[in-house]
Amino acid sequence: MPKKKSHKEGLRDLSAIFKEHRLKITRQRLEIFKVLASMEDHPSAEDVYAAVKTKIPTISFDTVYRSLALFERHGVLGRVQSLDDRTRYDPNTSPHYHLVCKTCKTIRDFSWPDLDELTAPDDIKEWGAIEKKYLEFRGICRECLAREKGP
Amino acid sequence: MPKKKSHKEGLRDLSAIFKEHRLKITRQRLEIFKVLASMEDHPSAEDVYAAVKTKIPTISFDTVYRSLALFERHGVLGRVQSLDDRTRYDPNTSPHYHLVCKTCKTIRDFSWPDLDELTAPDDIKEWGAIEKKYLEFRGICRECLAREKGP
DNA sequence: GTAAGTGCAAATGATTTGCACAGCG
DNA sequence: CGCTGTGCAAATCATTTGCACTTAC
Repeated sequence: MPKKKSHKEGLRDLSAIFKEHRLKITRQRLEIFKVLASMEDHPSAEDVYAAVKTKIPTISFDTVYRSLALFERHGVLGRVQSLDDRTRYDPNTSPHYHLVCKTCKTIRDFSWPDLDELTAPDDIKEWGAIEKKYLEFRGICRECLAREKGP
Repeated sequence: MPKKKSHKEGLRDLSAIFKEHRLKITRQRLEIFKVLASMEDHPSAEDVYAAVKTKIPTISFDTVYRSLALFERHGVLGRVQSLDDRTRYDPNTSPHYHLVCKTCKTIRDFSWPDLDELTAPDDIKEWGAIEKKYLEFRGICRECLAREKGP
């Protein structure tokens, strides 16, 4: 059985993570985080809402938004800007890059050690203090390419 | 030989560019494009609107939006997603990367030949067809750093 | 002349916020 | 118990759209 990504481990110690960041533990927050971590792709707030609603039917959309914003503020989640203008959330907090399909809007992670090691140009240093590097490739994924060729 | 279009050059032959793409030449479009090309930073639709309004006081916001979208569709302009959720436009169509200040939200261009030449990991090829590479560094620019230290 | 561009105002759609009640610590 | 989190509905804010008039070609 192929093992899931490492952020699944975080799932086990979910309340530990919450405590560490001094976040109140609520059923909604736990479910939202669980759903996020279990989704392979990078879900939008709407996707998360839909998934959590099956567990907590009374949950509201804005609790989802508030929780996601909270998680992001505490560095428990990342945020990805997608092509369709909905924000996507990323439970994978280790450094990685993205492959974005402009047809189906899916976002896949990939790693690129050569880029990790590449030293940035000198003139960047005088710009200011760099904190994070974002890279994405945009194109069309295999599935969408196939779909375009044969109807 | 295919001519390289720096945006300054484009500015000179503005109506030529429009004709080439079979876009009707209107006063609004000309002004919008001129304003874009003259702005050092990457302006938002609002910035463009404000600047063009000094030249054509009767121009409407949606003409600006429509023109920017048109230009983008024809590859005359690029689009940058900014940290404050307003779209920024980029008259520089040659390949380059961005430095984004998370405090003042400015976006500066830079080039990185080593990255241009770096070959992407093999497993990306099986994902699909890559069309474009986006990279940005986020951090705090020199000016904002100084402002934070001593007010 | 005619199809496309413009200005206006009203619509959209993702995200946010004020408020009263509910639940965590 | 106090204070934060939640749910609801209404508010925001950038961007888009329908329509009647104007303009480029």
